[in-house]
Parts: sequence; structure tokens; C-alpha cells
Amino acid sequence: MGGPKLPEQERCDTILAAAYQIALTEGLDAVTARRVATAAGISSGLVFFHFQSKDGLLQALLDVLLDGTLDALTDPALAALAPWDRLERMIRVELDRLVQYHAGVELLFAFYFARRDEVFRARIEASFGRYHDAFLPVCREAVGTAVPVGSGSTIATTGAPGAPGAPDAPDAPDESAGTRAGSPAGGVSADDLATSVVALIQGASIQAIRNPAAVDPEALLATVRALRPRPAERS
Amino acid sequence: MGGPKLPEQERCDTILAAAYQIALTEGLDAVTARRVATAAGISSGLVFFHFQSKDGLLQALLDVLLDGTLDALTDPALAALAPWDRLERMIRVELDRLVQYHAGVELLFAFYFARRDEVFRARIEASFGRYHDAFLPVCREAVGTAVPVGSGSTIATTGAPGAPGAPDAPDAPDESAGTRAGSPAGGVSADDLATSVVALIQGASIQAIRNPAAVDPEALLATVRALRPRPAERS
DNA sequence: GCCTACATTGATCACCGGGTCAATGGCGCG
DNA sequence: CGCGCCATTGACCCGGTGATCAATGTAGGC
Repeated sequence: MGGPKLPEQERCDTILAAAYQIALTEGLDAVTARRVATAAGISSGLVFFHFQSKDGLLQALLDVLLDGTLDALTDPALAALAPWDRLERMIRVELDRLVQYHAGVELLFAFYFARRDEVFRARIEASFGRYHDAFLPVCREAVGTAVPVGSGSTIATTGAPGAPGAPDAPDAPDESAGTRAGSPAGGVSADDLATSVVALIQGASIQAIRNPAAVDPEALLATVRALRPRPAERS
Repeated sequence: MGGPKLPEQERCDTILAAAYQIALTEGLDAVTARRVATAAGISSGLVFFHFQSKDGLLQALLDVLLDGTLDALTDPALAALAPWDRLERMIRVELDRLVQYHAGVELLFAFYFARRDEVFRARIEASFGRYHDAFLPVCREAVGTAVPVGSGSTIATTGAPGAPGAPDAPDAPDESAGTRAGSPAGGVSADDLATSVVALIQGASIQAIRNPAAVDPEALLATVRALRPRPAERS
């Protein structure tokens, strides 16, 4: 009994990797101390030695899962784009990520729905909240600088780019009367837009879990694009 | 030992009600034969007598959960409305339902993510699929009859987006731009619209679970409304 | 009233989960 | 070399789970 010593961090990583692997392939329920230990090639007791309890292990696992989730959305390269382009780009990036890591996303949902523990929920919800926050600024910009059709001034959005690969987007609701309070030009307020975008992405994440191959980012993007006001419009 | 006889159906309903109650308030994990039996005021063995296994119990529970999910969307009263109004109405009804029965929706997700069993998943996914199907016809109508503005419905798609307001498409992964056929007047094809609507609602359902009070149906409806083409003016 | 059919009981089994712990191994240091 | 520290082991405990089953009570037909 007794085994080769390994540096603390490395052992923890080994265990976590094993746990992650099991969770991804066999579900969260399959993550038991014994199975993780076996998969990691160690004894069960060691799991409790490094993480004090199973809860500790799962917390750490959630850390891994949540780590770096929002990095793609803060890519500085995005700052260069005009608001609507940036928004579109962010959505595309996010959708691609969801499809690519659908197993991880599924695991995240499993965490949320299986463990009703307050701590887990709070952290995941916080992550979702940051999601919304990440989209709000762009939405504000997009809505704000959106449609200068009536009141001239700057058309900042449309600088020089001659729109080489301009997508379809035939026409858009140019002058819709904003029934909703605080609803500026585009017909949607920034908050409404952000809320909708987040809902759209979250909904897509569920579809990505159901059938990753069937998710069509273009369908959702086409919808978003239709929201985009067009200053000059043919009739 | 031995107890008062009750008609088969009634006993089953009693057990199911108890199981449902426990599942709603304490989560799916808390649904054990013993707890259900205690809550129903019977002995544990009886649970297995009526439902052969715990799986059987859960199947029946899922039945209860899935039953009548789509009824509201086929309300004949909806047929009288114009397409876009009907679509809007359906979404509103659905969102309200999600908020009202958020606990049930959460339970549904718990079923989906906790039990990775094929049977459960298949049934829930089928339900989601029907969801999509329920929205498709309206979307078709809405897109089709959408914009009598100017000329014939068919041009739009890739006609000639003068693209004054369309800066460079972010990355335009070739497939997107022109090839996205079947996108009539509104800027979105019927399928895209249906996909987006379903995603929107599913996303909203997640938010409803997080915090039912914070869900703002108007925000999402405002977005949908912004998708609606305005020929001239409406109220 | 009796007897068959069946709902009902609760003790019981095998199993598996989280968590503990004394014993043991290796490793560095004096 | 010897000593002590600590990672490591795996057997062990306890509780809870799904499931079984002989025994028992009740209802309804004759």
C-alpha cells in the first residue's frame, strides 16, 4: 500500500480529468468516488484526500466547466467591428462554440438540473447573468446608433465597407412605431434585444444538445439580421 | 396487513400525484419508492405492484408532465387571427404558460438531463419536435402573406442588396450569403423564423426556471414584432 | 357463509453510494 | 542510516435504494 508521490496539483488534475471524462460520457450520476478513482488509476480514498468530499470534487469540476466560458465574447478583435456586425459576430461565435462543446454544455445543464444545491445553481446562474451583461453593451450601441434615417447626423455604423459579401436581408421594418416605452429606432430597446439574443442562444444550446448537427446558426442569424434596421431602403 | 381496496386507476393516480408533488418540490432524485409510498400513505411494495419498476413510475410521471403540453397552441380561436397576430399570440400564450408552470418545465428538464435513458430523451425530444411543427404553419403564412409592399413577394432574397447600411459581413462563411434560399419578404424564411421562435421560447423557459418573476414576455414579443414587416401602417 | 381473486403489507435481500481510518509505502532530511 | 512526514491504500461502516415475496386482509360471486 502506498504509492508513488505526485505533486499535489498534478494529482488533482488527474482526478479531475477522470471525473470530467466520466461525466461527459456517462453522465453526472456516473461520477462516483469509486469510478473516478478507478478511471484515474488510484484508490477511492485518495479522492477524498484531495477533495474533501464529493461535493468538493463536483465544485472543482464545475470550475473546470465554467472556466473560460466567456472569453470568446471579449475578444478585443471584436471591438473593431460596427455594433450590428459585432453583435452578429458574437452570436455566431457563441453558436459555433455551443455546437462544438455541446457535451460540455449538456454537462452544465446536468449540473444545474440534477443538483438543486444552492451553491451550484448560484454559480451557474451568475454565469448566465454575465452572459447577458456581455451582450448588453453591444445591443445598446446597436440600437443607439442604429437607424439614422430620420434624424441625420452620423451614420457611424456604415463606414466605408462596400459590403462585399452582403447577406440577403431584403428589407426591414424601417419605420415601426415604437409601441413599447423606451423603444428607440429599431423597434426594439437595447434591453429587449439583449434579452432576446440571450434567449435565442440559450434555446439554441438546447437544440445543440438534442442534435448538434441539426443546429443551423444561419437560421438564427438570419433572424437577427432581419432585426437590423436599414437606413436607406428601396421599396 | 392488507388494506382497503381502491379502484386501480384511483390508486395509480394517488401514487402519481404523490410522486409528482415530491418531484416538484424536492427534485427528481427525491422520488424514491419509499418516499412516494409514504407521501401517498401506502406501503412501498404497492408502488411496485402498480408500476412494475421505478422506471415505470417515472415513465408514467413523464406522461403526466407531457400531457396536454401543446393544447394551448391548437386553440381554434387562434385560427381567426391574421398570421402575424396569431404568431404573436401563440408566443405570448406559450410564454405565459412557461412562467406559470415553470416548476413543471424545470421538472421536464430534470428528466431530460438527469436520466440519460434513451426512452426518456426520445419522448421529450419528440415533444420538442412537435413544438417546432406547431409553429411552422403560422410562420409560413406569416412570411408568405407578409409584405405586400412594392412588388412581388419573390424578389427579395438575393435581389440586390444595395448594402448601404450593410457593412462587411463579419466573416461570411460562404455558405451563408447567397445560398440561403427561400427567404421571402420578411427577411427571414419560414423555417428560419420557426427555428428562431422555438429557440426564443426555449431560452425563455430556462430564464423562467432561473427566475420566473424576471421573465419579461414583452421583451421577446417586442423583438418578434420588430421582425414583422409593415406595409404601410398598422396599430 | 365461504371461497377465490386480488390489493396490500412490511420485513427482507442484494447492492452501491459516500465517507472513515489504521496501516503502509515512499521520500527527503538530518 | 534512521526518522518522520505525508501521500496512498483498501477494507470497512452505515445508510439508503430498487426490488422481492410470503403472509394477510378485503371485496365480491356463489
